[in-house]
Amino acid sequence: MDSLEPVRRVEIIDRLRAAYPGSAKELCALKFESPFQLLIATILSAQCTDERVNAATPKLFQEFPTPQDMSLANREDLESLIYSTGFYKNKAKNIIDMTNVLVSEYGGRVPDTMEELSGLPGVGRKTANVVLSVAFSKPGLPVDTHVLRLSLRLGLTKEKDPVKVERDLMSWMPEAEAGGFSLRLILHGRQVCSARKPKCDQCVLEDLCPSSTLA
DNA sequence: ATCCCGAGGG
DNA sequence: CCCTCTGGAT
Repeated sequence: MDSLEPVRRVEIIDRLRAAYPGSAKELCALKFESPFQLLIATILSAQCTDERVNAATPKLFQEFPTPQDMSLANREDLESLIYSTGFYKNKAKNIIDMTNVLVSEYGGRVPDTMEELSGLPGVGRKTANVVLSVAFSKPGLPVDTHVLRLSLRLGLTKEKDPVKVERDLMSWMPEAEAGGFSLRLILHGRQVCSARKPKCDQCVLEDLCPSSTLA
């Protein structure tokens, strides 16, 4: 391990914050007005763009404002409301099962710990970390496909398992930075460091990146 | 064809 | 570790 590596990490964090300023809540592209709405929106975001989730959720939350309402939803009605987000059968079943647990185990409230959140039906570690960091401003580093790809390209990890990547990054990440760092990597991954053709000539991290395609 | 802020089951 | 679930944009 290079003795300058900690300096490089801090520089990466700082440059991303300068390029994509704002809090985790402000950087989150999903529209929500409560932890419950963010939880549902994040479940719907699996293999689906945020814009399509945002197109579906207003009507969904209007029909079913509370966990109680959603737990009692007719399955077909729910499926038709979330159809365009894909995986609609799984998602509808998970949402009904999950909201039933919210009502029966948590008094209709969304819990705010990793253990409780990731124990909910259809809520994995990535979704739990989104809710923790964005809705509750707690330490949490969601590792999605972008965070995984950029972390590998930047040489911040050698792991390919999202859980191991999260552990790698959190071993040195300031806890207050984790959520924002994840959102910024996602934005940077979409706009600059894309999967197919990364725009290294437009990248603010170019001189810090071992995968740069530039001279 | 490939990708999008995944999770559960085998 | 692998597979499956899925529509929509590019």
